[in-house]
Amino acid sequence: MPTDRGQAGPTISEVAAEAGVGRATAARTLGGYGYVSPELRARVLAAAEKLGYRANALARSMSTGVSHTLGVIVADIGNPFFAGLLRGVSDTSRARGFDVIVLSTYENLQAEVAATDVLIDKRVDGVIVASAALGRDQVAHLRAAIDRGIPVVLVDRAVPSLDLDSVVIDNRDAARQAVEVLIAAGHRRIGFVWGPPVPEPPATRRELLTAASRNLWTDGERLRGYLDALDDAHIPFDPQLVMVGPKTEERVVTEVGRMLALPDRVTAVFCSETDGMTGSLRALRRAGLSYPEDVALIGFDDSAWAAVMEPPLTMIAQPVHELGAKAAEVLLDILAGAEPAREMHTLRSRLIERASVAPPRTSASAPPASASAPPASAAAPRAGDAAVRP
Amino acid sequence: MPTDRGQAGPTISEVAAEAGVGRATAARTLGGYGYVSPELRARVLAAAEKLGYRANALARSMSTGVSHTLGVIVADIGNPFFAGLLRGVSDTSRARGFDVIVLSTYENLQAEVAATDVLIDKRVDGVIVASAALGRDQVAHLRAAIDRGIPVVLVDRAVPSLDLDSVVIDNRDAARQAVEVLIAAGHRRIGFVWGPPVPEPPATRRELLTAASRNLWTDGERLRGYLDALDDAHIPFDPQLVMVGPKTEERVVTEVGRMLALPDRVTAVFCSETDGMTGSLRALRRAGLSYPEDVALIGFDDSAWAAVMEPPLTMIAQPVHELGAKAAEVLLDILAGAEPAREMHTLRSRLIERASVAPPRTSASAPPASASAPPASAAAPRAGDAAVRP
DNA sequence: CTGTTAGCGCTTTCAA
DNA sequence: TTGAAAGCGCTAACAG
Repeated sequence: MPTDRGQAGPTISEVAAEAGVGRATAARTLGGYGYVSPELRARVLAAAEKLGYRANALARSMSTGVSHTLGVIVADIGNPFFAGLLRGVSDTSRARGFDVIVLSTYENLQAEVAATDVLIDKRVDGVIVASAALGRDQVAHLRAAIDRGIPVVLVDRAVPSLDLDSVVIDNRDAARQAVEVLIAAGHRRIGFVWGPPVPEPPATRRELLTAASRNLWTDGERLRGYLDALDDAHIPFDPQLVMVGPKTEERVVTEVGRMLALPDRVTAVFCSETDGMTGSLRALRRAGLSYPEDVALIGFDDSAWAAVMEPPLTMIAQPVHELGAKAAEVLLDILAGAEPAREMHTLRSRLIERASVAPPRTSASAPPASASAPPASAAAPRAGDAAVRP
Repeated sequence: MPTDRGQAGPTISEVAAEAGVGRATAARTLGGYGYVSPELRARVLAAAEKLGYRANALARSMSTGVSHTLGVIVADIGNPFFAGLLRGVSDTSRARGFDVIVLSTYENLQAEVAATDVLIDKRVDGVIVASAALGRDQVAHLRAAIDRGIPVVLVDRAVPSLDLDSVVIDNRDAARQAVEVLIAAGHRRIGFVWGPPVPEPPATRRELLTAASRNLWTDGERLRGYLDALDDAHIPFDPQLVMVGPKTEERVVTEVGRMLALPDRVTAVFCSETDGMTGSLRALRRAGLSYPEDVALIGFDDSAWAAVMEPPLTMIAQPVHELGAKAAEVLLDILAGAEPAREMHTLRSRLIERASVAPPRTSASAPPASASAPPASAAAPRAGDAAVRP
């Protein structure tokens, strides 16, 4: 019978034996710490090479108490936005010698709590969170990590009550800007494909805001931006024009369809989340309408597809890679001993104006050409080109 | 000075002390093994609860030798195909009590070798691989894992020389089918946006095949499918019509542009990889051409966007979730003691016919209406609908 | 500079 | 049934 330990790989003792040195000496050369004479060092290295030694990271973490591993919890890896974020995290972590464990919760609260536990159990050194369950009363799982001394950094999210570092864009401003473009083009009936899953559609502005306050900060900010733009233009708020979650594409189709069937139908739609745009497009088609003539369109989260649509879509682009990279940076700095700033790090987003916005058909309420003429049509002579404003 | 261990969380000894029992008793109840009397069990549980005990997974793995963790290496998490795969893996792993560590190599060989090492070091129980560097001479890193007794399962990949289980679709057949649809519509100049990064564009069919054989199996299969369809229809192979990697969108634009500028230009393009379609679309626009009238289009890997394009795109859809799920299943079964089948598990893909294929403009070579009339136009009265063939 | 020794937190015989 | 003790592979004092 062969060695009982199977082929689990040689240990440091075996390497030491092979090299004819003490365990500690082998450990020192292989672990890269302490002093070892060149000759012994060489012998150890040779032995390790020969045996195919690989350090057991588990054992190492056990004694040192650190794992050189970051945990990342995202709402949905299948969403390109989070995938991009992740790449940012991954790139800068790797550059600084850290591995990353990714957990996707697929928007499921239970999975989310479980994810935090997994990360705690595996003793990651720090956690980056971009998950879904971060409303007012759903932060216990993060507390658990924090209380154990595991630093947490939020990305694309903020939880004011938690006093953590978070890396975000100015969602409120980005949303306001998008809606302003719509308004400047002459729209007054502007649909809003929003996110949060609230039990029943809020009937008033106040109810909406309340719903927002118990849900994701990000969604709340975007709602406020939408409202800001409306207010500035003295356009009355109409609850019929905002869709609440759950945000499945099918539901978007239904809801936008509803807004399109209203007596005083929407002439523009602003999509607050990634999948909102494909859903809206489907709804348009189903209603036999086209953009930008019948309905103007702006959405969050640019993609390669948005640019090749005909006409190409005006979108808000977040600096996804930078968001992830910055989050990792902040976390790594804390792990390196820096005092947490516990603040919001705000990165710039860009509104990429392409060709999905035009004045409404019934251009009764066209704006005076003075102030803010629709730059999309002015600046984009060729389809596919785009005007960008930060 | 407080406890030096900081807030790393209570250990089993502390729980035992709190409960007034021996360490082993606490370990038995908390670890869920061995016999413990109900009363002591209750005391331990209470103490654990009170102290907020969480087992240290590292320590546990150290003693047991298993981590209940799967490692997954993918070429690029940002690619929706891999993201979908991952979700399949994740779902079935979780259901069977395993965590998963995801490593994305972003198509970088060095990162890939490093990824394998990370997983070995962290002592994962098994590995699922869907990475890029799996050509003929690039399997040493996988060998390393296998030699250590870590089971490996491939997904969307196969390496004949390695004799491993792998979960795939019939790429050759899928590609052939797509090209056949193009041919049936009357096309004979069919461009192929292919993948592998080969130093210089192969000038002959033989060179192409050779290039394929040193690269990813998946790409080789798709090339063969393309060639099969051409051969069956007695269409001569033209090396000018295939684009080799690196597969960046920008490059696709250039290459498809080149094929479009040929004296005898392509009238159809088949894209073998996810990003090929957006690149091709850009090239078309740049050339002032539209689909399906000027150029017919079929691509690999369906998405929400493909369905909302106008006209909607005919695409090959892989069962992404199932691929991932099956891979996890096979691996988990092996870990549970099953004998590895070491075979290819082939899942069905579907060609979703929408509206991006029409007969070529110069319909000189239109096929006899008998055999295979273009089903897309026949079966899809409304844009957005689709005919599916398995 | 090198080797001995004592843990890290858990599981797992083995007696009691 | 329960507790004491050894050990997983590594790091880190501490002598030598």
